[in-house]
Amino acid sequence: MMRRKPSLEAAAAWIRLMRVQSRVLDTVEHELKEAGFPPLACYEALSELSRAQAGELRPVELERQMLLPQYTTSRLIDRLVDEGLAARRECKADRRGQFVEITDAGRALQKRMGRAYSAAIEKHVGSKLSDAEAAELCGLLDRLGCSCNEAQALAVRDGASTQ
Amino acid sequence: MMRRKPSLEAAAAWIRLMRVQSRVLDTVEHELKEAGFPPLACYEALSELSRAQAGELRPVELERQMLLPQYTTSRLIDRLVDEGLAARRECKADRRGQFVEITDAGRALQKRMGRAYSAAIEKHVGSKLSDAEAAELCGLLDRLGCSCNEAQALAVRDGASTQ
DNA sequence: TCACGATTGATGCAGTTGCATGGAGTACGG
DNA sequence: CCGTACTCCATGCAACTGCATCAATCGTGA
Repeated sequence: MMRRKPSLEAAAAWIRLMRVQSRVLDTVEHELKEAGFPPLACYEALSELSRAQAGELRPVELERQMLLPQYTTSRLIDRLVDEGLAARRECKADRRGQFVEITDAGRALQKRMGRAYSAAIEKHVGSKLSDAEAAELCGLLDRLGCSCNEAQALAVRDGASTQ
Repeated sequence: MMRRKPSLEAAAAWIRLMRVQSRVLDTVEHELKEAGFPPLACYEALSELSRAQAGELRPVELERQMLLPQYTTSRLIDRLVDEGLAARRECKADRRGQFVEITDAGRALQKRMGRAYSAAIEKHVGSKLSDAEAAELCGLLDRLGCSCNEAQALAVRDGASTQ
């Protein structure tokens, strides 16, 4: 008979994972919002685009990079376009598809957000853990997820990489 | 001048925290949903209620226990009531307020969900970490949150405590 | 070349969330 | 007793999410 009852340690880890993540995420999102920035998803998308060749990606690729459902990606792109941060371009090779290209305004915003985002992460994560502890946390979290290896170095690096 | 750039370790920890949490949560929620259960928030609320004196709480208390905004709690209660899992009762001592009382159906569901929930946690967390690792993860996460100490032992225990 | 299955992307709909506000009741100083 | 400030809870509205489905196009095997 299968073991149904998680150890107390596992239950405690679960609850903390849920609570701490949402608390930290809410805090960071709220801070960026206060500063007049759009949601994080927007930033992540802009980062993917600016990292890409020629600053453009197929929606499908964006979708895979960000691990988002198709409709979420589609609507995220809508918003980027509405706000002039990206533009849809036709894809001649495959008429079903399209390209999404980051605009100058998009690049500018991505950079500015990157700085604010980095600062927020440092404030709410970096400053609370030593590098060794952070690395250890990574290791433990990786054991839970079939995790994030697949996904690139991520967003934050861009904002941070400006020395 | 303040340090804006998080260490690579901190950035990596951040991204994993976000990704792993949402992945694990989605998985568990989806599993419970497949099994025909309502969302987790429902379960947590039922657990709070069944733990409380006489199986009833003021919405405000529920709100504080669950760390939810007031309007979320209000609507969560609506749903519980709609589904016959709880009932609103008047509060004679304070006419502004009310009591929310869990019903028999609510208690029954709470128990059944508890078992499924525990199994899911064991499957997606417990089985992937040793007790020592889980404890270590708790410790690290606690350093990030002004964390979950305040909130009771939590939900899961109930489902699990039935041997 | 055609038919069929798969891929790409959009969208209608219902349910949920955040935000701001409102209405009812309480507490308390004067 | 009254006025003011506060607490408790609900709700309108706009934005967002998940789900299912659709239209268009592609690619492949016969």
